[in-house]
Amino acid sequence: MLDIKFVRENPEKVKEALKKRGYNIDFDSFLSMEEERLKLLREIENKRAIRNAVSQEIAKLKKLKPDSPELERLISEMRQLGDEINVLESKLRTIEDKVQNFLLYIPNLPHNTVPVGKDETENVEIRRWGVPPEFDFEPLNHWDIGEILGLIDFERAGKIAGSRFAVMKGAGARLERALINFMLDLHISRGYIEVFPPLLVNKDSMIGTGQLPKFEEDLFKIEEPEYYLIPTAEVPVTNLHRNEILSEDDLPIYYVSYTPCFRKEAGSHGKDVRGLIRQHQFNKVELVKFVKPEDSYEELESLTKDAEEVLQRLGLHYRVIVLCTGDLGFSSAKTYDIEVWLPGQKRYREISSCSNFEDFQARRANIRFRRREKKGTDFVHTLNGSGLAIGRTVVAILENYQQRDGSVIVPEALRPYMGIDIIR
RNA sequence: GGAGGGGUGGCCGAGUGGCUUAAGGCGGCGGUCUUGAAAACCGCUGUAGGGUUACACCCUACCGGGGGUUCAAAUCCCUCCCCCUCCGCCA
Repeated sequence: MLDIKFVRENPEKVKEALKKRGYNIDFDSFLSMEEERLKLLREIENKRAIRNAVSQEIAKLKKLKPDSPELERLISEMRQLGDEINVLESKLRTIEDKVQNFLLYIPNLPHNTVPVGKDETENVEIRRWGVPPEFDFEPLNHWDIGEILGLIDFERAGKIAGSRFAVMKGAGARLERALINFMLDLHISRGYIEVFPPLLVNKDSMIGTGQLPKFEEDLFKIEEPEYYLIPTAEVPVTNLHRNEILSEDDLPIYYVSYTPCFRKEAGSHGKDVRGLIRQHQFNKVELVKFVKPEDSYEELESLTKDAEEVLQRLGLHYRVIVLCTGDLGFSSAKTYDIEVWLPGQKRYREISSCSNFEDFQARRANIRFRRREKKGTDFVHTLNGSGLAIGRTVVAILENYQQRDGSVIVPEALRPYMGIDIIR
């Protein structure tokens, strides 16, 4: 959420920044609502001040002259004032809801280092690591490899659940588990604290990180009692500190969290229908940071490096791109995507997305900290990034390490976790 | 699922309708004392919004969340959430 005061005082700046994201938002009605809100607020506060003062007088009078007509008069006057206040208060509530709702639908402002562009075609490549593997045969798709080696069963997954689900079996299931443990161990050794959170969360948590109210159709929801399945560990882990005031000494906080993730993939019918790329349920190891505002861009760089290290240790070629303003996620101020090379598809595919949300989520979730020598509180900056998506890492390993005879070599870093050198 | 108890400031803990602008303690900050420290003593000690746009000052709100009664609510009523104890069930 944007700072209401900032929007109120700089509507043109906000409008310009959002235009870069492709949002054309009318601030006129917001500004007049906001003006009305402040007017009502002042009016109510003045009346309340009068009521408070007179109530004190009533108390005194009741003690000294309980029978005076003055007492009756004041009480009836205050009764009337109270009615007036009630009317104004309900007006205020209505307009506050409108203002609040308006702000909840406004995305974050892009950082000034983010390239301006209309969509994903204008994202900018930052760097590459490694080289694509060369094959003296035509490399297969991961779903073919997975089927041939008996690692993935899409057909039976369709029977027991539906499309966009997979059953992992044998070495496939083991590969999934090995990757989770490998990534967790790596990030823990870099100072991240492991968290295993609830996979169902309440509405306030979804609002806190920005999934709600705007993106309800992407989420699996449970009624009675009302819960949402997490689309990423970002949600429960960022909300760990919702409505908290941290101490400056607590920061920075680094968490790493393995969780299953659940997404409806509502808008992507017909996209990636085969294979593991786009599933309703997938595993992910997520990195989440809470930092001081002045450190957050440095922290974004190191977060991205931490995610990249996973690919480096696995020996997988990748590139890093910075998302342009038009492709930026709703809550993010700046995002790097890490794209791994997939020989089966002969293209790079997103395997990690690392974002700095600045104080956007912290405002929504009310996560603040107290500085040593300053009064009051500041909002923390929150960041997160995949480190990495497990399913897509499985895809990358199968496609990059496949052999002519159909077997798949296990990357060296993973062998202690797999217990075998080769999957055949 | 049944019965009972409870959620108060960074922490502990008083407070059942009006000198509570939330007692007292701990912690923290500043000061006196001291060669220095400790102890003792004194003072200060929240968040947010608004008016000023200066955290000087004034006002308002906040005692788990929301709503209500009343001139007046931490205190009474309704509702929801969470925690604890016992019983039942259960991985």
